[in-house]
Amino acid sequence: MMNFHLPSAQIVEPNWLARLSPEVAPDLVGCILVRQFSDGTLLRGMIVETEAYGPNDPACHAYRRRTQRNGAMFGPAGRTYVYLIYGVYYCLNIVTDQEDIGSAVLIRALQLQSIPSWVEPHEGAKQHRVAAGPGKLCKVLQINLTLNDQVLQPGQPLWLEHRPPQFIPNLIQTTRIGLSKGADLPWRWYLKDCSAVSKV
DNA sequence: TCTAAGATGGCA
DNA sequence: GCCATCTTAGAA
Repeated sequence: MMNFHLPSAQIVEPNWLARLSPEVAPDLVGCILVRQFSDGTLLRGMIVETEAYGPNDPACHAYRRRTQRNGAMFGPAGRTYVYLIYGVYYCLNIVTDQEDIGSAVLIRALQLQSIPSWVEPHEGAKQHRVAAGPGKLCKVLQINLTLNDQVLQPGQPLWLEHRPPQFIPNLIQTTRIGLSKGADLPWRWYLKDCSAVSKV
């Protein structure tokens, strides 16, 4: 009733994410990832590239069994799964499907709504690519292990907003990047002709 | 306990 | 094309 006339973002709810990861991954392209820092500052970016990981998928961190690292993947949909890769970078996933099913969608690239002040000016013309890659986007959004297994909802450090219904993304579906196992599955999606994807 | 490999990214 | 860097998981 109240505020019905105001433009309000449609928040992505856990139920919407409680589907098979290869169904959720393309639907997340075009959605907005919102980062709220401890001082209240907001940073928004459109998801332009995703990958799905799920059961019976040898590339999935949860493929063999539940471990301390991958525990969040077995939790309910709508939470985060953050892990450290190569001892250097963090990667952000959105947990999908039912509880006890180890599955998630890796967020591989964002197109930022604005460039935060802490991005070095020398990035210059490449500023549109500061979140073009799973490690890069975690760096610019200041995502680390403290954001692992966190609920995605407004007021938390991270949440998701639906893409506008009139925006129909032009999606390319192809194989995932950087894998030695499960490399044949076409479970990567990205926005066609988008300069902010990790790799064309 | 030991070790190979990794859902990366930057630089030559 | 090469490699820094270090955690993790699986093997022994």
